[in-house]
Amino acid sequence: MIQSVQRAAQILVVLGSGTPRLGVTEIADRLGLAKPTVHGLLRTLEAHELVAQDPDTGKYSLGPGVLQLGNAYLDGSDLRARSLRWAESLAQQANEAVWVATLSGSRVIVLHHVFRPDNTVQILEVGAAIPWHACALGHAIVANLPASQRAQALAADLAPLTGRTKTTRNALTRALAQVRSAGYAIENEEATVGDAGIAAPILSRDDLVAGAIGVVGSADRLLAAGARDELVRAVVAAARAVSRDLGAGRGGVSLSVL
Amino acid sequence: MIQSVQRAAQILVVLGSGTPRLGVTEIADRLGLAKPTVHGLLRTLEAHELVAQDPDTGKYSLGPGVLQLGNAYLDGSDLRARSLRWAESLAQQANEAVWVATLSGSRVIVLHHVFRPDNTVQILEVGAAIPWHACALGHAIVANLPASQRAQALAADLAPLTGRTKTTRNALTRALAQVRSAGYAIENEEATVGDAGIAAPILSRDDLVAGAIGVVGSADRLLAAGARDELVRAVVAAARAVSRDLGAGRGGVSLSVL
DNA sequence: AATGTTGTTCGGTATAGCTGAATGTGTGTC
DNA sequence: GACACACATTCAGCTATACCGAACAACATT
Repeated sequence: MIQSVQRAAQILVVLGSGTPRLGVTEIADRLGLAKPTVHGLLRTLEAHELVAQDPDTGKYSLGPGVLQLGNAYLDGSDLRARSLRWAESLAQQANEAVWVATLSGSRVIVLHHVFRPDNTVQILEVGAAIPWHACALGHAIVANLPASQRAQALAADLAPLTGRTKTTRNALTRALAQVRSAGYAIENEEATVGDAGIAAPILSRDDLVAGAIGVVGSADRLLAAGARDELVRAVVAAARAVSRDLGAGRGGVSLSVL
Repeated sequence: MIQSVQRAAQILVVLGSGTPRLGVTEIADRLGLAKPTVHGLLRTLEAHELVAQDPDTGKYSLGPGVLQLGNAYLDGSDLRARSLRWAESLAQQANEAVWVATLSGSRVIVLHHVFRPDNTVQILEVGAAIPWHACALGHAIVANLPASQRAQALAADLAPLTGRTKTTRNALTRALAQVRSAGYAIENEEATVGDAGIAAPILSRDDLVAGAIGVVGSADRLLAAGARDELVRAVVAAARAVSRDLGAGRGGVSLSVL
């Protein structure tokens, strides 16, 4: 583990979490480093446009370079590329917003977002990070992880986002077993009050989970007696289609899910 | 300049340019470094999810962390936050796609993108990087840069994207002078065949140029005799509005542009 | 005007990371 | 099926590198 790179990455994370503009001293304090050390790292990151310094205040923030890299990541993502087509048709079919996501550490990050096909103004959530334990996408992914990685995910902090967020390891383990046997996950106001989600896992070659696809929207609509089962069917079908595109299903233990 | 961080940043750039998946050897060759050096850097970046290794092939690609950072950058961007509202109304008024961009090195990167308000399927271009010399947004920004930075921009490589891209320093210098005096920039099929752009600079406090806003779309529509002048007026008005929101116009040399 | 901040520069020192050679693993070829 | 190649990875020694404490300069506040 290369120390200076490690520290540079920590700086980027700190600048990306919450407060958008920080001074050298504050960053140094948060990371427990000497001021000149942080300064040198910042200057190097600045040269690559990964951070930018406000000429007036002297404070630092993330730079445009990280956005470019984020875009390049999306361009190179197989999962995203293969899901574009199916996400679009799922959104039409379900008449709901569709998200495609993958796991990063203990958070689920949104790779693709199709707006609900009404004409309301919606915020694009691509790049957003959501604690895995609070959303259907996260449950769908973690439930299908190899046991060791699943344990690791359960070891993360399980802070509640709403009053209904599952936060105990027991409740989550039970929910995951349920997700694994059913082949899909349902979340009801565990991430955002009023919103629910239905998601199913996407498998890649070797039948490892690569991510998940699902619908997100008003709990009233998604979980209504008539709509729920049909949405589940559509989501599972979309997940299977993307998995097939990625080359999954050629032998392996999880075939029954497909 | 901290060497290892510098090299780590170069690795990220290489992984973000073109080929999405590269092996250790190939990266080492491109950067002129020893294989184990690159390996160590990659392992460190991997620990922070900035790169990811394909478990099958062993090759490396950018990781989900960079997407999270890109999203955090957008969340913290004043320019973007202030332009959301005005971009939306400009798109309605012009009935064209609207882009807001800022300069990063010799490229313009798209911070916000409002789709053209017809119901066609469009690709979101947020995070896309375009050589500044090939688009109206770039001309609008560079024309209003301090002379030293403008010279630096003109020193970059000016590769043509279409047959109409301006590539000589003379032609560009002339175009920029024109943009500076007119207060807006027009580009006709210089970036993409069939597409044109109209853009105006956004100024921040101290009347430094912070970015640009403009419309992009079919050259036939944008440059039609009847439409052109009205679009220019709308774009310039939107740029002024955002500039005002950012606090520009309190004294300074560029007031006439406003 | 004085004092507390801030971001920045400098130079010595110890450590951290670079390099070359060697290992292990999988792939393509004869 | 055995070979050779290419690849990612590991190791150990040396050197260069990046860290830190202290001092500086600019600024805002009192």
